[in-house]
Amino acid sequence: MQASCIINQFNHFADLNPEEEDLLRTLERDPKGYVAGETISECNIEQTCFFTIKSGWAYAMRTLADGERQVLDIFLPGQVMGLREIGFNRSLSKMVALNAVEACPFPKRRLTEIFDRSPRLSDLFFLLMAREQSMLIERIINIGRRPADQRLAHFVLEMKVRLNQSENEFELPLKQDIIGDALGLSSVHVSRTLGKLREMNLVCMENSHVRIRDLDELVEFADFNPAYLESDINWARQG
Amino acid sequence: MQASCIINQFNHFADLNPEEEDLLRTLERDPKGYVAGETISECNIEQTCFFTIKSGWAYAMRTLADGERQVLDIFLPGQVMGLREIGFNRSLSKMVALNAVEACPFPKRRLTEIFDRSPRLSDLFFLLMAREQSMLIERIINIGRRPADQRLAHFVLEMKVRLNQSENEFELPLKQDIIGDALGLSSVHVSRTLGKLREMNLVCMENSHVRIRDLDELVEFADFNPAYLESDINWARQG
DNA sequence: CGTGGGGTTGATTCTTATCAATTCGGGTGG
DNA sequence: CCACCCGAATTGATAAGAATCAACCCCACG
Repeated sequence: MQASCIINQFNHFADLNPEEEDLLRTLERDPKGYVAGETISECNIEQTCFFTIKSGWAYAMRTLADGERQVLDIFLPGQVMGLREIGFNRSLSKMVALNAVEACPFPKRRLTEIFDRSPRLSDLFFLLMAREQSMLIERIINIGRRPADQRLAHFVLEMKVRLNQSENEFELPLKQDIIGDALGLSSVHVSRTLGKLREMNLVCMENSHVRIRDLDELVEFADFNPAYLESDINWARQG
Repeated sequence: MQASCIINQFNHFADLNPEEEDLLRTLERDPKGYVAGETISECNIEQTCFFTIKSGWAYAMRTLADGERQVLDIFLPGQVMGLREIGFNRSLSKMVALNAVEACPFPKRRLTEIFDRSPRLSDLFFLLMAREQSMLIERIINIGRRPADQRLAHFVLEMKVRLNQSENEFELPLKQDIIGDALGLSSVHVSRTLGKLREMNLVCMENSHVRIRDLDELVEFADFNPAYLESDINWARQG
């Protein structure tokens, strides 16, 4: 983990110049360690920081009045957590480490400083916001209109793309209850449905390991179109 | 509709100076009229414009492979439609007029021009993006974890706040099938559930007219907390 | 008067949740 | 090395919620 994680991540969307890289690096000082399950940031507090993830996975969640839980985001290394809370007094979600996490808090103000100094990074952050929105849109479609099996298939494929995985096998360190809470299903039903997908010879998920048996079939089955993950800064300044 | 709609809308989140107002006004030239049900922008095309809504309501939607529909957003006057598609080659959703709409297309590039000229408006657009994300998050929670009756109650309350309605009665020009497609329900079930809410003496919705019978009860029942709609630019530059 | 779109209602089926019991596997401590 | 324990996953039985299908009403509009 020598290289800056955030720069790696941002380089997917734009070619950064050294100055931009320096600005981004300022967001990644000050790493803090969290153990699996540890709360990184509480819900409904006056949070003045965002967090960059240097290593490990995390998620954002909300607990409802009746105790139900909804997982809102799953964050991977290089992502910035909390951006969407920029205009709010109190935090709207809780951030939790999924495994051992190194995260770097930085004050919200540092982001607007970057806006002032580099219009191109402004674009880029705007772009990231847009991409996150598109992922949320896709989740709404998934939860709102697809049955459990397609939902899970779609989720697996999204993860594959987000992890930049060309292989059909990869690690996915998510318990079934987290997956369920992300997709609006009970953990029991996740288990059953994964069993079904296994029998259909589409995906095999066991102890945090995913093996996609037939990618084309799975994509077809899930009605998955990766376009919503393929943003690019070049589209931002034309038209 | 003398006053600029977009400026009215933006003034909820920040106090604009005359120069900023001028910049925003450039987004609202060039109005085009659409009749109810007319498509404003297709899905999966190379769209180089965003749209500002001057009057009327519109929605964004996606159609799935099996013909199912999901309504993604409902846009009110003064909102900018399409922001989230900034980084994408092809449009990810379809925009449709709900009633008679005046919308002003403007090239994507004009937005980045604004970013270059006014860091404060950059902040503001970033803030709007964040607010939209928060609304999506809330919809995910709603769809993923709440039963139909709470879901509808929550939706009505969100609309009340977005419309800036202090009264407990207002117009809501949405057919039940649109509401259903927005909330992941069938139109039949929407009808039935609205009936139930009527019997419970919480809300009465008839031909596009909403009457909230008991606001406190309804808020309690829906587990509704309006915090996610209350963004403010002042929180953006501190911390 | 018809006609059609939107809304309501009932009957039935399907999907998913819930509750409960069982298994599996990895760690811990004796 | 084994017994135990715990969290996670699986499996079965049942119940609840929502979809679907079909009929019907209402009413605005030609």
